[in-house]
Parts: sequence; structure tokens; C-alpha cells
Amino acid sequence: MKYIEKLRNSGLRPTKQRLQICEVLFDRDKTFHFTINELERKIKKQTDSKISLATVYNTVHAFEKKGYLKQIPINSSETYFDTNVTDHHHFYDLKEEKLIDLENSDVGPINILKKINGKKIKSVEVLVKLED
Amino acid sequence: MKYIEKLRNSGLRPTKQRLQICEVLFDRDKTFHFTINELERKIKKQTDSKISLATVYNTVHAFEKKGYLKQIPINSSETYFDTNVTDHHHFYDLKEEKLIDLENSDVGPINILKKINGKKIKSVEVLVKLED
DNA sequence: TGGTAGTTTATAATGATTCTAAAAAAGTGT
DNA sequence: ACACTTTTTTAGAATCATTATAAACTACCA
Ligand SMILES: [Mn+2]
Ligand SMILES: [Mn+2]
Ligand SMILES: [Zn+2]
Ligand SMILES: [Zn+2]
Repeated sequence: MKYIEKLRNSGLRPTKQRLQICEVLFDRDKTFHFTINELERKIKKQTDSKISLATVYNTVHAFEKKGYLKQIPINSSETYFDTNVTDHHHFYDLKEEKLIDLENSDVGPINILKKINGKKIKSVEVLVKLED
Repeated sequence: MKYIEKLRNSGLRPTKQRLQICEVLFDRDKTFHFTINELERKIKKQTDSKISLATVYNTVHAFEKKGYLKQIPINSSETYFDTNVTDHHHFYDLKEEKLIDLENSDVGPINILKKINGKKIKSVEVLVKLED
């Protein structure tokens, strides 16, 4: 099974629940932006089985720690995650509360001129808020 | 007093507590990035008086609604606010959990090429995460 | 197959934020 | 100043996303 390696790399054994989470997370063409509760709803619908919220949180956090998921900084009541773990930019539709990926070519190179003593840049991300 | 107008514009009467909040928020040269709890601590220290957390929350939210404060999107357990309400960019020091303003000239103009049907751009902000 | 370490789950705890309602303060008219 | 109304402050409760707990369950390996 193709998700076993991701799980083992994340320090997790491949269990039925975790494989179901993987199917919802990674069996798709496009980037998936989600909150834990959206993910749980999709799991219930897609696999017709109930998984404990704790297992969803634990698995998502293990994947995030390993770099298979990333958190997106948004001021919302819920934390957003992203299956696109590359350094990339977003539209955030304020009305729909939905994230949309931006290609680097949609934004162009960003050159940070200021330097902070003893610190190095880990990531550079643009958030473009959209309204109607 | 110079803060009375800000308060009245925000639909708030100038009370002792609110003026104390204003002094901590706005009586400064540089941008102030803060969480509600940091703000409360500064109020206690600077004015040597105790203000109810509820009053701090209410006042900050009224100022944010009116545009005298803005929220900064950061994935942290606490919400960050900023006294610099212009469209601007940030460093975020992951170790110190501190925000630092970037001038527009430190980043240069950002041109968003992609368009979304029926939506217009409200803001474009860059977040640069820093590590050691 | 049995033993052990890892996992799932329901449930409790936590902590930031929001809500509530009673007491306090401020505004208003006399 | 006084009585009266409206707004504000405040402590504490409620809410809700997230994290912790610990007992039942399962995967893995000898
Ligand atoms: Mn999290
Ligand atoms: Mn808030
Ligand atoms: Zn994305
Ligand atoms: Zn700022």
C-alpha cells in the first residue's frame, strides 16, 4: 500500500484508521486545504466509518512534524493544514473561508532585503485576502 | 486628551480603563505587536492598576473593528494584534515568538497576476519566518 | 500463540476567547 | 446635589478548539 511508507516515516504503524486518513488526505490530484473538523467529516463520508477525533489530531500532527503536511497561518477559529508542503502562497477568500494556492509564477520572486542578526529565513509566504 | 477621539470614533466612551489601554497601545514611537495577555501585563505594570480581561478584549476588538488595530495571521495559540494598521509585511521569529515589521522597501512591490472571478484583493501580506 | 509495545477511543482537562448579569460609573435633566 | 437612565466594568461562567489521560484494543514479533 502506498501510504505505509509515509506512516512509517512519520513513526506511525499503518493501521486501518490511519490508512483511511491517508486516503482522504493524499489520494487526490489537487492541493487539499482543511481544518481538522473538515477532515473528520470527509473521513466519515468517504470511508463510512467513524474515527476518533484524537486519532485524527494525532495523525495530522505526526504528518506535520515529519513534513507531509503544513500549517497555514490564518486567523480563524480553527487551524488550517495543507497537503502542499512546498513554500507557496495563498489566496484567502474571506467570505467563503477557503484557501486557494497561488503558483510562484503568479506572484514572482520575492527578495527580502532586510537581515536580522543571527537569524536565517526559513520561509517566505504571501497571503492575499480576497473580498467580493 | 488625545485618545478620546479614537475611543469615540470606535463607539466607546472615554473611561479611565480605556484611556489606560490607549496609553499602552498608542503612546509609543514604534509599532506594537502584542497578544491580549501581553497587553494586559503591560497595563498592569505601566499603570499599576488592574483592568478586567473582558474590558481589554472588548476595547481591542472595538479598535480592530474600527481599523485602529489589526490582527496578524500567525499560527500561535494566542491572537496577535498590531498597532501598525497599514498594509505591511512581517518577520516572525519562531524561537522568540516575536513579530518584526518589514518596510515595503525591504520586500519590494508584489504583483499578483492570478485573478479570481468576482473577487478583489483586499490585502497582500508577506510573512517571513525566521529561525536561528 | 503469547507477550509487549503501540494504538484507538471516550472522556476529561486545558486555555484562549466570549458571554452573562450584577455592581459601579457616567451621563442627563432638574 | 439628586434622582434616574444608560453605559461600562468586572468576576465568573460558558464555549469551543485542542491536548491529555487511561483503559480497552491491536499490530508485531519471537
Ligand atoms: Mn495543532
Ligand atoms: Mn479576537
Ligand atoms: Zn496551499
Ligand atoms: Zn506590524
